[in-house]
Amino acid sequence: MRGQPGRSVTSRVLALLDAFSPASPALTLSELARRAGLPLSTVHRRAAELLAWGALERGVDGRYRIGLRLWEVGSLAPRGLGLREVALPVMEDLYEVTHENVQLAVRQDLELVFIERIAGRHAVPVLTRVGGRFALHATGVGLVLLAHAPVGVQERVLAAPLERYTDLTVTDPGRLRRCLAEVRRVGYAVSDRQVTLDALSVAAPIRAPEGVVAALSLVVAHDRADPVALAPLVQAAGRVLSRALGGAHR
Amino acid sequence: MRGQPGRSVTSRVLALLDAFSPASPALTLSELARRAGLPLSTVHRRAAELLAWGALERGVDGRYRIGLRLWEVGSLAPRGLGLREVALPVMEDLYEVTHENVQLAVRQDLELVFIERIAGRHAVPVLTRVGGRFALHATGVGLVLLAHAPVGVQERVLAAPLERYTDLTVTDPGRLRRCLAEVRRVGYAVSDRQVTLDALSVAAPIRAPEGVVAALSLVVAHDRADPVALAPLVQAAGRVLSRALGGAHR
DNA sequence: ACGGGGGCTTTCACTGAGTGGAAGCTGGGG
DNA sequence: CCCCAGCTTCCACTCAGTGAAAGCCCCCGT
Repeated sequence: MRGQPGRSVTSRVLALLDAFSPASPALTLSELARRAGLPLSTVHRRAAELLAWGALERGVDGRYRIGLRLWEVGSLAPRGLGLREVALPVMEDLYEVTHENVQLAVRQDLELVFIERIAGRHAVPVLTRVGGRFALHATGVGLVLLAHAPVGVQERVLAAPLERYTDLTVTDPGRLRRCLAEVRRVGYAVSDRQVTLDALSVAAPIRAPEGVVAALSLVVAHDRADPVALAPLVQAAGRVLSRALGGAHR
Repeated sequence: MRGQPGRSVTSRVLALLDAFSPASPALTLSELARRAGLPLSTVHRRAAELLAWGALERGVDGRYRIGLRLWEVGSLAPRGLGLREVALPVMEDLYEVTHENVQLAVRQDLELVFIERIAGRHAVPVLTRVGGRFALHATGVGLVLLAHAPVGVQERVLAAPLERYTDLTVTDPGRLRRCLAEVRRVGYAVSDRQVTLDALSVAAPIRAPEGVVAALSLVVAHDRADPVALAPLVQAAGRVLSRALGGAHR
């Protein structure tokens, strides 16, 4: 084989999947090639094979999209649909009691991924999307996940510049470090207007035998928020789920 | 390369993903190799690469599972999460009005795939799973999807033996053909105890510019069911979604 | 402590699946 | 009618991938 030796076929195929994103879920062959950094003919051949299997689909406009078969396989991810199936009833309970936004997220590397969300039609609008990513250092769920992440992960997050979303976003590594210690101590996290100036979130950990695997939060309008009152609710829900996952209480 | 010439690397990678199923979402390396029909060393190498990217994950038990990264990419499928995002509010309305099970499905080849489900805690238990498959000829959603599928697909389904789930399952191709014509004529489908003896479902099509792309249904206990009363509800919900997808009314 | 076995990991020399430049093909806009 | 951008096909070269076999590890029974 010629160009770019050292790059495996598998990595090229995965690069094609990487080319898709929430912002651009439909790509032409050329866009796909450009984003994946591969020659057109290579992409053409690999895409044809993914198409045949159902990993990609092609619309009437000729653009490639992620295919249903890949969605099906993805739905077998324990930390994806698996977690959602367990958590949804509890999240619905939490919604019924509060009528506020309920969010479920897990950590993937140095970011969080939203697994499920119940958005009350009358609750504060939140800009999160199921399947979407976000930084760990600003949201309630993020703080919980970061506080219980391996030290190596924490250090890597603290070492990188912490993006500022509002004036209240914690961007100082030292302060964030103290924040995380506090989250571990009290067993829940509060993010007060650290993402948007109208929202406050309260989050609690969900434990499995191997440790904290997910976080659950309520996102409410900051001016009608009472974190101290909400925390026990979210924590209780987290404990119910921890028990369901075998992550013992305590 | 040696063994099994004619098999592409990509097809081997996809065979690994195919090895996972709702019934066995966690596999050892050997199981993976056996199911994919590939030598152990080949699987070991390919799986390592999928692991590094996040398409697979490995639990404390050493078993491979579908990774979150694949779930993320899968969530970009327009017919998966995309459709769900649009449909969920309408499905919730339907649930609020009826407090019965609401199901959303699309066709994938000769089967249907459930995209979303709202299962009332007090509604009839249904055995469907989000991400799960089912035959087209028995359920309400299946009949709708089949009735509006390309003729080639219909013929292939009709040509194969139609599995019988209950005494009321339509297994005669001729009768099924008349059934489908009726579904197209009246604009909705009723499956009365054709899957289980306690349930009845009423389904309506969801149209996009390219035709019927999904189906929506209510599943109720057969003895408290009035299909004629439910049909307009489901059809109305279907039409709301069709309009949202640009699939004009009529 | 010891031996056996099942499962995972690594090695190595061979080879055909994959490559990408270039040439052909579309289709739609001016 | 021609041009251009994007897609598809072709072809000779070559390195990524292959799989049998050997090595390793850990658990279980004795």
